[in-house]
Amino acid sequence: MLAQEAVRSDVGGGVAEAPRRPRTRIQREKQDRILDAALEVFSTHGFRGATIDQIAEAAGMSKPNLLYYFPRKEEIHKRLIAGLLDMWLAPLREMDAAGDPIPEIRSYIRRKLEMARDFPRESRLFANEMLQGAPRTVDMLEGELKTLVDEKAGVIRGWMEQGKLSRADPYHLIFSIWATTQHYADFDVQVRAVLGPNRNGEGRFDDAARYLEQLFMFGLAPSHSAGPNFRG
Amino acid sequence: MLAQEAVRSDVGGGVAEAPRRPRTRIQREKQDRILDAALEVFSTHGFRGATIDQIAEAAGMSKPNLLYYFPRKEEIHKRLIAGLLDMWLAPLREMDAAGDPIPEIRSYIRRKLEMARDFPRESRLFANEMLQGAPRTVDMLEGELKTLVDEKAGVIRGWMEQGKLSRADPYHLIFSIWATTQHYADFDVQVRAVLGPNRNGEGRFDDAARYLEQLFMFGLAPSHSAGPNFRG
DNA sequence: GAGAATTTTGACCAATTGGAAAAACGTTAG
DNA sequence: CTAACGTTTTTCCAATTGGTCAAAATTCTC
Repeated sequence: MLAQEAVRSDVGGGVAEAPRRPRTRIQREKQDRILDAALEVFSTHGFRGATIDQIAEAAGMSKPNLLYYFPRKEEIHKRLIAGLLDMWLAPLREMDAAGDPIPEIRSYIRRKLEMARDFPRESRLFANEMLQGAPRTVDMLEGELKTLVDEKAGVIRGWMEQGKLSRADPYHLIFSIWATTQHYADFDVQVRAVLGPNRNGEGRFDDAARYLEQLFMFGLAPSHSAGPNFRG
Repeated sequence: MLAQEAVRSDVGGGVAEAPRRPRTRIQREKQDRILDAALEVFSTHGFRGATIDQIAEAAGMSKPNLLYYFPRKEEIHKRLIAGLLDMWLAPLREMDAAGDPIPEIRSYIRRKLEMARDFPRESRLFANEMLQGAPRTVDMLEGELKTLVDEKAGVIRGWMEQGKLSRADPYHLIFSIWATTQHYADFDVQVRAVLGPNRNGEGRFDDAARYLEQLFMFGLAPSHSAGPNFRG
């Protein structure tokens, strides 16, 4: 039992200490399998709707065995969210104030859309957490996330003041990029249903990319005098 | 028990028959209270994560009493979804092929954004259902919804062919309107967290409205020659 | 106000859930 | 080999869950 105690605090990550990487090869393997299975289950059922049994089955192990690696359900979820946010914000982090605004934004959109295509479960996990009021995530939102967005919104505003970009609220610009790209992961069923079986290959992401490029480039490019149809 | 039987099939809506409006005043009242409470709970926890006890408590009645009006949990959810889709699609239904494209789309966006502001729970309920793969909704998506969207996409394409609108994929145009507007309901926590306590009044919806108007009007207005920054 | 119909309650149930304990099993260093 | 350690399984538990049922309380109709 001492062994268990020792392992648990190492494996699961103590309450106070940062979650350490697992030591042995087998620990890393199992933990990864659990996290992958949990991502699957949490992302489709949300935290409350997901059961440990489901996760254990998806990971191909027994419930107590799973609980040996993550002593509580919440621990798994926390680890997923923590790992997620990092990768999720990477594209925004890479937006470079020194770069050209239009290509920077264009490539930000493209990368976000690629993430929606390649990591839909991560997107859904995050969406689920937001829908539920982010009970286990508010801190990160108001800390890490807000800090980063504030910074990048400043960058965008700078571009606008230099006349390199049409003037618009930078925060809502970022929101609209999040919304339009993540939509293809979060509302995948709906998108598929509407597009029907014909247009349904992975080609829908290419169509989306083309459309979003047009929307945002014309919506944001400078040098268009206020058109005949826009009364701001 | 005969009485109960009779009431149940009337109140809950039989399997085969369309759900009838409740007869007595008291039935209507209670059912509405239940549906309202259920909307609250389902929209934040999803179907699996919501419990009848929670709903009953939110509705201010005992669980068996609630089950007297809706014999199963799924029945409540079904009713909510069914009622929802109608109101949810109303703005799109009103988009008039005979009208002027730009104002039509502009007012579609405005109305959708108002719905996100005034009915966030409905938006979240729907989002939750989509995230979970729409197990109880696919039929409607592939039926009612697809039909309507196909029709309106046709209308939009018509406008584009008449040169009244910039050429773009009408389906993805509709998706992007859904995504950007519903985002303010579904990701409300995130939006609030990022905007911070200062900019946090209901004014954020006005900002969003202004921003989205600009984005979509410039992104879609005709008559702009392909700008210097867009290589399609 | 009596009688019927409707509504509400309290007690109960079987299944599921998150989790604990400890014994059994493997693995590996000495 | 064997003792120590790490891993897995079996068994178990209390709480929660969706739902039933009959009796009690209330409301409605005449």
